[in-house]
Amino acid sequence: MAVRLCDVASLLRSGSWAAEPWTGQVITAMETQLSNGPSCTTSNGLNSVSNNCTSPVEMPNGNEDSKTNLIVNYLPQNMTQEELKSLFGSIGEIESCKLVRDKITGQSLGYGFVNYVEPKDAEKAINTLNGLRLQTKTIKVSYARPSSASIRDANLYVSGLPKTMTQKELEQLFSQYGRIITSRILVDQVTGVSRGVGFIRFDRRVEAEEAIKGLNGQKPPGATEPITVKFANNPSQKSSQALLSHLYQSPNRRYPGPLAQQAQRFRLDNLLNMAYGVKRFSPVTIDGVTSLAGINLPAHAGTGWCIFVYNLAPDADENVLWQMFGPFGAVTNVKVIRDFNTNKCKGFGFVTMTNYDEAAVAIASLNGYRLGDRVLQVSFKTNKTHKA
DNA sequence: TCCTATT
Repeated sequence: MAVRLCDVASLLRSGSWAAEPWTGQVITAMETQLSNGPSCTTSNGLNSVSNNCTSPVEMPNGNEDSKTNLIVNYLPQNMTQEELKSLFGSIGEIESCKLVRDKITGQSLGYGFVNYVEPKDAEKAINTLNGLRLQTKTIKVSYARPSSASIRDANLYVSGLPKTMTQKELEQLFSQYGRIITSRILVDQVTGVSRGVGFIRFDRRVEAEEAIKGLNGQKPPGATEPITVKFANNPSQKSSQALLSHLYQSPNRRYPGPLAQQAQRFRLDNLLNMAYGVKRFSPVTIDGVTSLAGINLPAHAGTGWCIFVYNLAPDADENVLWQMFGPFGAVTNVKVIRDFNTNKCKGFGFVTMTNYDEAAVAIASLNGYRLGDRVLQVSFKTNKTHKA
């Protein structure tokens, strides 16, 4: 089982995500896990221990498709689809490769799919790349289950666990309800002691439902307290919560003003429906924007505050602007500037917002925002005729 | 009281 360290290492050196300065060693270990190994503990991150107790080379449900199609989990946040393809392409010919990204923000969700032409290459990729350490992550490579609605929302959050309970014991407790895909017990970062909370992902949602019915409020054997078992939060919910709390803290709460009914409804729809996370990479504060605005005289045409959005992708459309700015308040107009001949976006656009405070928060939040593989520049549109 | 696994 020749692990092609040279191939992989050269790929890693050429990739931007391999050049993180804090990672002393890109490849710190490559523990290839074969089918019969009982010791399948994989560590991911500093404060948790995860277990992949399904052997990676074991076929899920004997589906023909899954002999070539792999799911790759725990990818570094900044790894691109091209880099994923490059890494897995070192094994054999790839039929298709997809890094899964948030539909709206374009951020990597940390997993992807690699479909090989030949089943033997898929197996080789599992044997070679499963357990590979990339930056702070230990990637997991396994056969993808056939895609189906029944396998979604099958992740459980478990709390109130005895601190002495091991992952194996946790799995033993839950395995009576179905096939466990992953399990995890969160541990204290410093002491490594269990925090009494964990996760169980089942193969199918119905199994998770049965586990809730059977175990929620029950005491595990030997335990003195009952455990809580519920569906885990999902990432999109978390994003909406971040948005909600962001809005809650935004200045427009203090000065509600006469917001149009339509604008409020639009904002609510967005909050409820969008899988959208506000990540503020921008060092610009609201005050920073305000002072900048003071210098550059933001354009206010009477109908609202005009915002300049720069570095949009060629295929950007109005929709993405509505989706980005809508949650921050009343948006009355958006426009993507396109080339007359090609109809492709020329890299910038404009958004008009009714209220100054909402516009300022939107700018502070979205300037420096990474949309796909681009970093946006967002500012009040300046009125050049009045500039020095 | 929350690790991120279904295109």
